[in-house]
Amino acid sequence: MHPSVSMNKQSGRPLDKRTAILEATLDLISKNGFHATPMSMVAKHANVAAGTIYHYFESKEQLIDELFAMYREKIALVIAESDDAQKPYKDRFRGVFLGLYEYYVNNPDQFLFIEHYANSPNMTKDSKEDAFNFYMPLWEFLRKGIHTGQLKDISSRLMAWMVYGNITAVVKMKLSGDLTVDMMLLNTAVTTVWEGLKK
Amino acid sequence: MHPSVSMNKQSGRPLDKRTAILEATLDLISKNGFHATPMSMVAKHANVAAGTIYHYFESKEQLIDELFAMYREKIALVIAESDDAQKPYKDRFRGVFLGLYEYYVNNPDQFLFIEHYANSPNMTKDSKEDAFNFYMPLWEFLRKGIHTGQLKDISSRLMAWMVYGNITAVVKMKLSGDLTVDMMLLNTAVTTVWEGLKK
Amino acid sequence: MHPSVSMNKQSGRPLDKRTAILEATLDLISKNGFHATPMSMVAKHANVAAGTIYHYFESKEQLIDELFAMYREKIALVIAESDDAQKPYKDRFRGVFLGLYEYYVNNPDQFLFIEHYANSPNMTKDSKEDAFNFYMPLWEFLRKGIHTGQLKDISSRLMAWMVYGNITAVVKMKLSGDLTVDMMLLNTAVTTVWEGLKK
Amino acid sequence: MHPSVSMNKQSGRPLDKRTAILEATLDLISKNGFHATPMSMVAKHANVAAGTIYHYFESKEQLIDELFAMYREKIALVIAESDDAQKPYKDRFRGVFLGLYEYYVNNPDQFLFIEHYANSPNMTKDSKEDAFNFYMPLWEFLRKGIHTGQLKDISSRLMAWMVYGNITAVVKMKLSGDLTVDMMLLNTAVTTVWEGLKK
DNA sequence: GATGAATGAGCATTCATTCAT
DNA sequence: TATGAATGAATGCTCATTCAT
Repeated sequence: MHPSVSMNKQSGRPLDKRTAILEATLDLISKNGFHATPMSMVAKHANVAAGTIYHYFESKEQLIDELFAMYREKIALVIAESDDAQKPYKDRFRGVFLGLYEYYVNNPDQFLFIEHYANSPNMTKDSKEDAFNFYMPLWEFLRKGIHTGQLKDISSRLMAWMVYGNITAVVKMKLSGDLTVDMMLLNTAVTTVWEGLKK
Repeated sequence: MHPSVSMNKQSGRPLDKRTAILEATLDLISKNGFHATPMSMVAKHANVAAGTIYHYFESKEQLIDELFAMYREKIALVIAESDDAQKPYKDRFRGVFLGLYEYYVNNPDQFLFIEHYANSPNMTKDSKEDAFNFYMPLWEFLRKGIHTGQLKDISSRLMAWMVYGNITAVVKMKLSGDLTVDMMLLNTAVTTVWEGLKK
Repeated sequence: MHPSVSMNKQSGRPLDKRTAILEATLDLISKNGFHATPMSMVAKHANVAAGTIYHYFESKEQLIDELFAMYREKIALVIAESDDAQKPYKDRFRGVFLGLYEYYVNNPDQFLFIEHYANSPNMTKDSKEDAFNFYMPLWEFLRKGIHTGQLKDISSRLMAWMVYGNITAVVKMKLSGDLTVDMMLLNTAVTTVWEGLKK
Repeated sequence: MHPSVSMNKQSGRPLDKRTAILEATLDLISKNGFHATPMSMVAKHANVAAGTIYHYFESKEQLIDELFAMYREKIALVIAESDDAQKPYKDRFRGVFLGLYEYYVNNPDQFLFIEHYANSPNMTKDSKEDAFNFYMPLWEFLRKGIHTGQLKDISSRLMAWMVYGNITAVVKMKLSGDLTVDMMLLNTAVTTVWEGLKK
């Protein structure tokens, strides 16, 4: 439907305009939020004309939705890659928790964007389904733990919300500039959550 | 800071214009978010002229900040009232967790407003101090638990973020219309968190 | 709903902003057409800020519709005033024909605006009813002539379209700058139409 | 002026890109009007790229002007073909009137396009000459009638405007969906006009 | 010839804020 | 105090036109 994103291989800079627009949008929205990010600013940051954005995206809303969809998939990937099925479940849990944590801390733009998105009234009203899909991979992972008797037999839905709530808590703490968030504190966090959930 | 809100005692309706404006603002922002809530709409809902708002508040931003400050104090009160110092700490913990949960579920406007506020770029940039103060009462409560040896000796700051993250997880689940959130599930949630944090 | 149009009596210029906007709109649209008349230009001609227009009118479309409605009523008045019920029908017919002709020639803005409006796709699709009402007074006048046996017993609807078509034909000829349109030619035109329609 | 439209004889479909563009333009403008017909839409309907249009036409305006020129010639042809010089003038008049009527009713696209064009400010300003030429064939036909003493000795120009005004009146009535426009009503219309004009 | 991505001026409309009354 | 008309900068989006391929 649109040109593959990786055609221009000779530069490290945005591969094409579509990608440049997406990157500019992420950058600006994570810093300023939706409404403080006019399309003209996106255009300027992406080094394209304002109208160009509308070749690739129907509207501001659709641009943002697409960005969210990208990160939803990315997060699923992060979870999948953080989960080493060979290990005992406890270690897998630790891997997923820390994997998500690290991804967010290394990609604070994405984290902030997702938080903005999840709290925008648009989303809360119309695209609940998207939010649903967002938690899906984590949910599935936890369900496995419940079914195999490693985790308490409680609502997997609740568990997913809680685990995600705990991860974002640590991420927010870190991103807020708190220097005490080191490996030791992280281990404490994982252990704490695990002890609450384990059977 | 501003004239004390003189209560109109002969009617149960909005006490005065200032209060009416604050109430209308909460109502609209919790439903629509900041940017979908123009001042003209606030004026209409509060039954005052647009200009009147500017007698009581310097700007839209200041109005919103003041609303947040109100709820920060309110939340501190809720925590204080939910915490019965006579009981064993475990029960106090349960009381605070459920107290906050119930307050939010019964006042979804306030919950949604606070979530909007916490995720608005304004806040994340300028009024970190406010956010800090917001968690303060919960933080203090948890510190007591650590100092008296009831809770794990881990960063009280981390603990505050995590507990709050867990509470909002359950609230969000409930407000999203999930019918499985009943007393049993709540007990599970509290127990789960407690088991993670207890020494 | 809005201030009466004639409050400012001390100047011959636009009585208030609402009127100024309507007048500017008529002026510009009659010259340039709908789409070549941006709201910013209306604002400038009316000496108001762009936003002010939206205090008085919901949208460009509604502003134009209101203008049309005004002229529809005006035309009905012109017909009524041109029709002297004391005279024989033939003279009345002549009076209405020439009355409309003269009004249009003296108010070419209104004539051109109405022609633009009648040929805009909006109107042709949505507000057929408005068009219907527009011809109404002429239609009624002709029906009287048919019922009293002064005019041929043919479709009054057809007759209205035809008479109006003839009047606009002469108006267009005059407005196109044709200097041969004088009283003699007008008399010829009226007589010609009358001879076609009379019983 | 432009390369002769080379007919693609092996298919009944659009003869070449140039023709396809003209047809798409007619189709869209008659439905939506000039300004609601972007070039991109014309391109899509004509199954050509947007840029291609500019190989064949200098600008949107020129494309539209050319379309009008085509129909001007077409109308002249219709008049010529409807006029059987062997018959008495009265029958010829009837033939021309009904010929034009039928052509428009069978080609409403062209009728609506011409009406749009005639009321566009462009035309009213710049290409009066075109409008003039448009009425020419009808004018000439009526002049013959005047010179041979069949029609009143009045301004042939006025007569042309009036006859055309009457024809379009009936066409508009028909196209507006009025079911009473049948052969009888048409005969009435022709007779009515004829009786007004005949010597 | 043909393409369609890219441009950027232009448009209708919104909205926080001001100020004369 | 209170009003609400007025402001005008800012926004999302459109579209005729160009031009490298």
